[in-house]
Amino acid sequence: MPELPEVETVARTLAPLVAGRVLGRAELTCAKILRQAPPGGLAALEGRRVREVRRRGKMVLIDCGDLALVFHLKMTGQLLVVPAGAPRDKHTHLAIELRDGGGFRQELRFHDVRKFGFCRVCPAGELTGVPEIAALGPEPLEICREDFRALLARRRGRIKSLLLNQSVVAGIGNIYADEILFAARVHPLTRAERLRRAEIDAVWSEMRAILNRAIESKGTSISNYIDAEGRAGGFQDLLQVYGREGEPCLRCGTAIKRIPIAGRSASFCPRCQRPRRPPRPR
DNA sequence: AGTTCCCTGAGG
DNA sequence: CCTCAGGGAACT
Repeated sequence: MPELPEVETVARTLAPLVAGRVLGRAELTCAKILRQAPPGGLAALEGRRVREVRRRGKMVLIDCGDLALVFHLKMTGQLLVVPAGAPRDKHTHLAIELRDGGGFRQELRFHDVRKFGFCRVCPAGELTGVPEIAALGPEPLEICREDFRALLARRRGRIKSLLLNQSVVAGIGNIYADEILFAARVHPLTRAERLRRAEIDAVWSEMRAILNRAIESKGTSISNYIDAEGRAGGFQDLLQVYGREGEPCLRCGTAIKRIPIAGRSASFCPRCQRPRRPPRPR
């Protein structure tokens, strides 16, 4: 599932394939995917040159000067650059022609089995007004340690839910939240206000270490994740707890547990991530 | 803060 | 068959 490292990898692989190229005809084959379009519809994209591709949270932003494309891949979305003649399957919902003057035609395609993902085409100046972007918290790889301490100090609730909450910190999903808390040895249900400073610092530094390591590995390919060139990532081989329920903890051998939390699941080691013992009553 | 919904392929 | 997974919005 595309989380920060996967979306970062998609943006990085997409950038050299589309930057500088001019967009042509766009074909939309699933209306619900397009949440916003300019007054002229997708035809407004024709003739625009792609300036740059970047990531914010779990979203891919394609800057075309005065227009911007915003994609959210949710769980099964893919952004691919393929030869224009390559067969489209029933999950290809949007295709935009890429012109380059040469004879080799390509398309930027959005593909999404579950159709949870979306695209917005909006005036570049209104990017910060896009609701899904406006609500985002800071980037986990940009926030400094002191700001992260302050961020958690202002929040109540379970640490795992806070890491998953995009308005707290942007880009972390279930896989990396579990991996971060395991590395930091913090129980997922621990309330933020009860975390010791050393634990908050551990969450901050493991968050950076794991996200950076996952980006180096080009993301985690579970389900159908692939980058813009169609390549899978390698971080699934380095996962310590996610998806390992019942298997031995790689640190202590205890069976990994899985519990429901906030409509999701949390995998953790019950020994390495002991819940905080309540204060002793006197 | 928890529940429901969207959607579909995979796995039981 | 049936159930489940899961990001995030919308609801309660």
